[in-house]
Amino acid sequence: MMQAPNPHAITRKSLHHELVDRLQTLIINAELEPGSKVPEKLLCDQFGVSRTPLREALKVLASDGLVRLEPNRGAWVTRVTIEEVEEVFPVLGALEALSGELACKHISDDEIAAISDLHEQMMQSYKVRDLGAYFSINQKIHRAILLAARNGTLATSCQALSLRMQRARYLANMTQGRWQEAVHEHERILEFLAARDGPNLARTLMDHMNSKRLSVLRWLQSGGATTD
Amino acid sequence: MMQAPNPHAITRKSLHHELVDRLQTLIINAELEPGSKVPEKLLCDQFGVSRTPLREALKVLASDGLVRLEPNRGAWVTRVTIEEVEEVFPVLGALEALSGELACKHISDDEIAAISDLHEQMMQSYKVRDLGAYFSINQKIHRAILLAARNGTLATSCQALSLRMQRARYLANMTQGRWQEAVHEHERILEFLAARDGPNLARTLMDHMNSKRLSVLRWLQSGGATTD
DNA sequence: CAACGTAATTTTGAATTCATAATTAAGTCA
DNA sequence: TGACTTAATTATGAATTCAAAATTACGTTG
Repeated sequence: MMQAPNPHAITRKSLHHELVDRLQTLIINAELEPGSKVPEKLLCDQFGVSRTPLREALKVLASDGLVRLEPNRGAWVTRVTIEEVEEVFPVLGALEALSGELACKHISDDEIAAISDLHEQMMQSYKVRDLGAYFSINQKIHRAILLAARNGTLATSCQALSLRMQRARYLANMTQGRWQEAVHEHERILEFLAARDGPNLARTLMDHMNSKRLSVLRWLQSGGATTD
Repeated sequence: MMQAPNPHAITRKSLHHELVDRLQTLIINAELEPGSKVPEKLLCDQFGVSRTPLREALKVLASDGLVRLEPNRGAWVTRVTIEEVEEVFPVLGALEALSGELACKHISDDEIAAISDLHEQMMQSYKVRDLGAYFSINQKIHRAILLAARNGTLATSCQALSLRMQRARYLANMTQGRWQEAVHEHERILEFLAARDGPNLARTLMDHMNSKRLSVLRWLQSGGATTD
């Protein structure tokens, strides 16, 4: 037994940890559909593992809010609901604000230069309307600021909540107007970061998060969540 | 097999969920000593469960930072370190500040009355120097404000981080001076909450958390963590 | 045919088993 | 004796097994 012929089979390091990562990816990419049942057996086959480590991973994902465990009925992929968006974005706003404050205190010139560079790349992506690239660089910038804050707990908390908001491909819905607005907000973010102006960076990041909340809400309310 | 004669044996609901709760309690009460190895076998016997659900619970606790999993070497109870305190309290401060802001927006008169009542009880505990009762009511007040914020995500995040800071019995170290200061801070908290003054409540809660950080740090630096 | 009840099947939760890694104990030799 | 090997023991990670719950399939009756 064992030794699955499946090319996706996992071999290295702690199985359950690896599975948490993989399942997270499947969920945020909506390869596991929101609202659907987690196909335990299928995933075991695909990953070439037994149920034990997979179920361990599901318990962790449940505590992160990515799946919901129903007693004797298995695990279900959670949906991004309006209520959840209304809850998570304010929290993310407060955390990103703190992240901005701390980053201004600790960031090095090199890090500012690196973020500045990312910013330029992002602007290029905006000019050629490459939403995928834009979004990817955008995440890198936020991640870099979080890193500059020198607070691992803050980073972990932020990322966990961000993940929950990434489950949907709502970015496809971003209007030209909203995109332009987001770009403008990012200009200010870079400006305040370069000036190491903590309070203003904090406020801008919080506002930025609030804009995002509204954007996601619009998408949700216009039926964007109809994936099943 | 099964049917453990142990009176503490668990029978109801999802085993792993129950175990997460029980282990959390053991850890924050330091019945599982910080820095020590989690005695898997012993716990299985005590709870009358097999290793599978216990290990599932350990995975969840690890993702919450209460234990650390070392590959092929088992689970270890994490310690409260200076670095962790410096990281967690600022995050908690930001979250409690938000909690205060939101509570002022949503809290009902009845809830304010209930918190006011708790406050009076707490003052009584202070007068008679009953630190245990004081601490317990203190937690209830913070919990009540968190509840009034009407944001489950915020509440969950706060509680998870608070748990990590509760692992040690640092309250025993609270000086008379610090205690008086804390009481004074709580007077202001109640005042601003009753006035539904969000910004001031937010700032006061953040300051309160910062005071707590300093207090815990003093305890840690004076060797308070020497439990093994 | 539809609603109900019952048997077969599948899925789930948790205990058990098993291979392997880590630790401890025992033995060897300078 | 004490450092180093190697064997025995124990603990860990993960697969497997098993009982109970849930779901599905089937048949019965009105």
